[in-house]
Amino acid sequence: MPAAPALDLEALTRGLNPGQREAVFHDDGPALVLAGAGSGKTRVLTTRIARLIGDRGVAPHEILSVTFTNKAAGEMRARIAKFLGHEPKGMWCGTFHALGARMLRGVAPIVGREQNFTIYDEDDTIGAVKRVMERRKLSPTQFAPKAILSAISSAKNALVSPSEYARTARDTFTTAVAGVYTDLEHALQQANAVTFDDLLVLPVRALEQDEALRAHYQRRFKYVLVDEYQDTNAAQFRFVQLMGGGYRNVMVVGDDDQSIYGWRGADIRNILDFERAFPGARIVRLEENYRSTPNILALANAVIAENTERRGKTLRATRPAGETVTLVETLDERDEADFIADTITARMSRSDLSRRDCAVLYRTNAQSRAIEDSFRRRNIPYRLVGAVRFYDRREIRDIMAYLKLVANPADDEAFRRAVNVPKRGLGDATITLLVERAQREGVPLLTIASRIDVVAELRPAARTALADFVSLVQRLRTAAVDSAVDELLRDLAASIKYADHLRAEGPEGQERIENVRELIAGAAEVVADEGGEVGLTPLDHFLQSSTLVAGIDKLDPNADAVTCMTMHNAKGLEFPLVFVSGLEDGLFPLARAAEDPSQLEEERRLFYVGITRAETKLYLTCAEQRRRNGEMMFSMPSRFLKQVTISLAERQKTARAKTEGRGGFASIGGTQSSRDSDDSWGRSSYSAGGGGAKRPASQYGSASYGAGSTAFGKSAGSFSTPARRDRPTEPEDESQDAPLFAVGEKVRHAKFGSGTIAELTGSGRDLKVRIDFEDEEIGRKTLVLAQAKLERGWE
DNA sequence: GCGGGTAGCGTTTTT
DNA sequence: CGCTACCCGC
Repeated sequence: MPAAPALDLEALTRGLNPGQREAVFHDDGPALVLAGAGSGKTRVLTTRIARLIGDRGVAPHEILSVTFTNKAAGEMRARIAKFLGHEPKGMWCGTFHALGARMLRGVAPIVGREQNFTIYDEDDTIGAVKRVMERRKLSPTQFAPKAILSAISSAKNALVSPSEYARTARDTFTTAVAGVYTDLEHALQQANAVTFDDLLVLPVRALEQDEALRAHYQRRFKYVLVDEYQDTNAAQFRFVQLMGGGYRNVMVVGDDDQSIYGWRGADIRNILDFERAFPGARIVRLEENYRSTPNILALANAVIAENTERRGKTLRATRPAGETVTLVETLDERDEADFIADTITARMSRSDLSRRDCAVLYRTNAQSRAIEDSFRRRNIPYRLVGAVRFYDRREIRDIMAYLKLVANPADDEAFRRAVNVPKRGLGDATITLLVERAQREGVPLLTIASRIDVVAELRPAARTALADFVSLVQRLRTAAVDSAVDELLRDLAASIKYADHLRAEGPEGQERIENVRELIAGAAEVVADEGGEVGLTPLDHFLQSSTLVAGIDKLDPNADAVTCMTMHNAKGLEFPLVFVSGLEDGLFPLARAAEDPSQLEEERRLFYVGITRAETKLYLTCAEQRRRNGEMMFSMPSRFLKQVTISLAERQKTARAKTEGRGGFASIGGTQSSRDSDDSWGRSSYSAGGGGAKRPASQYGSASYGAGSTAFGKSAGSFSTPARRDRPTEPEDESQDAPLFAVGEKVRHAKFGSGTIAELTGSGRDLKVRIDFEDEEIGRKTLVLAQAKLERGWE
């Protein structure tokens, strides 16, 4: 046994509760730590690793630790380094995707790639799917490339191969998917590229196929630890099983109540059935919560108790009682946002609360707009997590396409993107020719673009432009060998006069220039960072990390700003003051999830995640009406609020909700409301002219609006109820003789033929009709009535 | 080949 | 409402 390095184990583990201690001091064999929200699991994981290295003499390179975000990985590494007094050099610590990429760099040939493979993000992959579909003569209108990709992605996450998929394909869609899936794999291999999903799938395949490789890793990793285990999918599970299959010292930490990635293939059974996969596993429960006040926890427990698919546990508070939770009814999204902004301002002025202590959480990214507007009006600094990724901006993608092509000349997606930036006069005709020749010869576009015989067929202008492009890329390739990434970027930007190009776009071009500057500055930092152990070039390393960063990874905890993000992004974080907003049926839970019990449970777990982010004070907010896709919608309070009884949360209404509101929210908490059905909804009429075509009341859930007794549970998703104000109607009186239509009516469209009106939405000039056309090629379409020129009565 | 104009569409959630 | 993906005219 190696000499134990200096580690003050006593100090390190002081104050741990019995459960935490059991997990930290667990030695060999599998273990499942069921760690409730705020139960100190991060401390358990880092302390355990520090103990393994510093006390048990385990070498850092014998440890594999999987985290949910890159940020968490960085923090874990830093904390361990602090405990030990030195870096845990050689320890593998990162997300499944980052670790998969790391491993793949070393074993790429086994799965038909070279070490410098490119990682395609979603947009790149959709591009590749479209290309494959073109070649297969599959119309993108018949099958949405996105839907095809999503089916392929699910298959990959479930470790279903193209041939297995093809075997089970039955209908036209799955048959199409099967074909695209097969071809896509070839296209990816040809481009020396992998998708996000491949970062999990290909390492698994390599480990399964190559016994020596498997033995190598199984011998190497004596200890495997996985955080946020409840969100692992089949491929990730298999990865853990393969990597930890030697010593079986696998410790997974998770909370089934916080499993919120089912839509991404995460399988809650991984945590529910852990003992079956790892017989003899020790189970440790951490139920003591150190984060939130008892008030907040009582609410969290009440909410999650509604779920049936769970192992079951109850968080126990350790903090003294605090403020009550507040449930606030607001008028609309703007009123809600104003309330949040004002509350933050007020609470900051009377306590030492700072902006970074506050978080606004929501279900969908679109909800951030109103919040941002309100914060901006009040000059409250805020930062958004997620939403539009920096690397998804057009100008960044353009530049990155060049870099990708420089790093991997076989990357045809990158070629297509870069070749005409800035505009060089190389359009469809040129590209089509190149693609055709490249396909015939089975070589990359960049290669074909420099072939004299091919180029000779082009117009002289195109010939010169293409030659310029090719020589630029070649020059950059040479430069990349020994220059830093930021230098390379500067060189590139100067060569294509990118700043001039952007400036020519007008005022927003300036912002884009700033973004490119930021990219270059960021690249300079990555250079300083060591490139990993597999001998990646700085460029490869930069490209990889830029593809794998998540919004949350860049969250600067020291910035003095309020944080706004989705509840998915909030996982693992905590804030003294938290707002969970948009608690309306149809939005949270989302309408489409409400139908399916298991999806509804996942939504509820998400609510639970939101609630348990709060340390000291929690506000829940909902709005009576909300603008969605530019259309005002009325809604019912979230069914999740049924469990939020008066004893669990005090009620509040904003001034505007009181004066302008309809009072339909009186029923929160399941209290009966004596209000009679307010028939202004049931009766509201829809027509282009504001005149009175009746629509069947049953077509909408709206009939139940305001009827307090049907406020919860059974009432259909009233979120989809288009709003119709009954008081002072907007002066949208278009032509009085605009045709009036009703749902169910048969109509005829000049181009699409005849069909049946399935739905009417909007009002006035925004009135839209959704029509099921008889021609199946056309199917269901939404048209703006004012423009559609429909004729009625075609039986 | 390019750029303006617009019809159509979309909102879950993300590595 | 805001974005994109096409269509069309130049």
